Parts: sequence; C-alpha cells; structure tokens
Amino acid sequence: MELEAAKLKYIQTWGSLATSWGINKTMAQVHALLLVSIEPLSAEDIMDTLKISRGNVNMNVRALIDWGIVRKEFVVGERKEFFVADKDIWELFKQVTKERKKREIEPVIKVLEELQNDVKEESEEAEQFKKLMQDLSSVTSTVNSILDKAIKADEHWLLSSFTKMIKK
Amino acid sequence: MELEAAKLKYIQTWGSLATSWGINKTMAQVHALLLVSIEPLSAEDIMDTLKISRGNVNMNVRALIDWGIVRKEFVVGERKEFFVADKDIWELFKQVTKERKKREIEPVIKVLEELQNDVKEESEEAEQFKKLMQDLSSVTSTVNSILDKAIKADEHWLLSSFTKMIKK
DNA sequence: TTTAATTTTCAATAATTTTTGAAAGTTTAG
DNA sequence: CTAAACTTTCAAAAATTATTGAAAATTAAA
Repeated sequence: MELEAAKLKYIQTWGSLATSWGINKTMAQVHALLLVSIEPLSAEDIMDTLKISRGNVNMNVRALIDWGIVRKEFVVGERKEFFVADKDIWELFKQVTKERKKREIEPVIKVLEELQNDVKEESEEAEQFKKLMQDLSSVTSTVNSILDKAIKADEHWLLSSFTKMIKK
Repeated sequence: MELEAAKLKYIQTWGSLATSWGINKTMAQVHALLLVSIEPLSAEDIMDTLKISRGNVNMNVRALIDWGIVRKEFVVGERKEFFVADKDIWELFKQVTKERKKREIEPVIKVLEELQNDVKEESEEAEQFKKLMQDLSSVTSTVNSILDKAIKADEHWLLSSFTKMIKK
C-alpha cells in the first residue's frame, strides 16, 4: 500500500473510532492528520487534505489546543499559523484521559454521592436506592482512580500495576 | 430529597453521562430506570415514566438485551413482558466493557496492525509512519488488555466493599 | 497611520441521529 | 378456528449536532 493511502486510511479509521466514543469526527481526523505529518500544517493545508471549510478547521484546531494535544508553531518567513501534534502517544492518552475524567466522570461521582446523602427516607426501598448509588459511585470512583494513576504514572505503569491489583 | 425525585435525578444524570460517551440517552435512561425499580417493568411502565413512545421503548430495551444487561421476566397472571436489570454493578461494568472492546477497540487494533505491515516503502517518512502505527496499536492494545483482565477477573477483586443486592 | 493577510465568529444550512406512531406481525385465550 | 392483546417494524418527522461561508475582528507589513 502507498504511504499516502495508508495515511488516509489511518485518518478515516481514527475518525470512526472517535465517533463511537462521543468525540467529533473532524476533530479526530484533524488530529490524526497532524500526527502523520512530518511538517507543521497551516489551516489551508488541513482544509485541502480533509476537504473541510476554514471555519471548521479553526473550531476543531482550537478545541484540540484546548485539550492540550495540539500546539501552534511558527515557521520562519511565514505569516500564518502552523499546527503540530506531538507524537508521544502515551502522552496523548494521558491528556485525553485527564480531560474526560475532569469533565465527565468527576461531576457524575459528585451527583451520585449527593443523591446518596440527600435521601433521608429510611424505608427498605430507599435503603436499596442508596445502596445502588453507593455501588455505582464505588465502581465509578474505582475507574476514576485507575485513570488517575495512569495519568501520573510512567509509560508502563498501567499494565503492571493493574496486574498486581488483580492478584492482590 | 424525596425518593422519587432522587430516582429521576439519577436517571437524568446517567442519561447525560451516556450521551458524552456515545451511548444513546434513552437507552441509558431505560437502563437506569430498571436499575432503580424494585419490580419488573412493562413497556407501558417505561413509556409512562420516561414519556417516550412504544417504538422507542421497544428498540432500546432490545438493544439493552442484546448488550446482555437487561432481561425479560415473566410475571404470574400477566400476559405482557416485563423487564429487569440486574443490580450487580460490577457485572454491568464488565458486560459493557466486553461489548465495546469487541465492537470498537479490537477492529481498530486490527487496522493499525495491517497498516503497519502493508506499507512496504522504506523511506524515513514511511518508517516514521510505521513507528506511529506501532505506538498507537501498542497503547490501544495495552488499554485493551487491561479491559480484558477486568472482564476476566473474579467478581470481587475490585471492591471488597461490594455487597450484593437481590441476587436472582 | 493604511492596507492586506489572516483568523475568528456565528447565523444559516446540511447531515446525522433519535423518536414517533400507526400498520403489520405474532402470540395466546377462548 | 377467531379475536383480542401484545410486540415489532419502519417511513416520516423531530431533535440534535456538525459544517459552511461570508462578514467582522484582529494582526502585522508597508
């Protein structure tokens, strides 16, 4: 397979994985494109390769910068902005995990804990509900703390430490 | 807070978490409703509580059954079908993880490996691309194998505090 | 300054996903 | 068997989400 064809296939594949995990397809594709590019790319380069509008590129590049996985880079003699994605994939995984944890998982844990505390009733049914909230927040917190460790750890922590946990 | 209000709030919260992880909101809400219900619920019960159509209930309940996290149950003297969600949350986590792994992560690993092998070119650029595919598939595989272990692990390894609710 | 290049914004539009509801299909009681 | 109860299907409508493109804002060169 040609290198360029392979790059495009990777961009497509990554885009569709993103879609099923609730991440904007274009955003994933822009990121994938920057990853496989040797040179920094301008907004126009991205528009041309992915066949998308200027506005779309701008919005998604900014989102990627917000997420901390893409950065601007200046090219000597060029006025316009260029973008690069760092190619350390483990770092990328950590960044994305960190953001999603903070934005999505942590608020849910908070609500589950509140619900547990706010129900004052003491019927059998209420106790069951509180128990369910507790179990849910337990599992959610455990997942959260595994992710926490992953974020802080060195490259191969995740696998080995997890194995230890299982074996106890 | 009233128990019923708390249940509804939980259903909402869970629905919005689902949305940001690429899972249909109604599907998550139906599941949440079944989780907080003491009795098995009929399609009509679900329609009434969530204010959604019969067709919608049918589709989403079937999807939940497909995912292996909801099952039909018969109620004596009743002709229609009733549904229940098992309340073992760890089991739920395992089931969902298993499905997503199989449907979404594994096919991506396969593509990444193919891309690595299919590019025959040996330029510096091609080598960098292959290296990237390798890194991506190694991170993806690591995540995948962690999930694998979680799925296979004994029910209680994660949380010693886990107590069972109604075990059928 | 002024002007041209470039980036950002956002209302309008397009694409996608979800939901509805009524008709068709199935099952069971009598 | 037939009829009523119930479930499933799926085309059309609604809701949601993503994208465009042109105008406004910003930046930097002249």
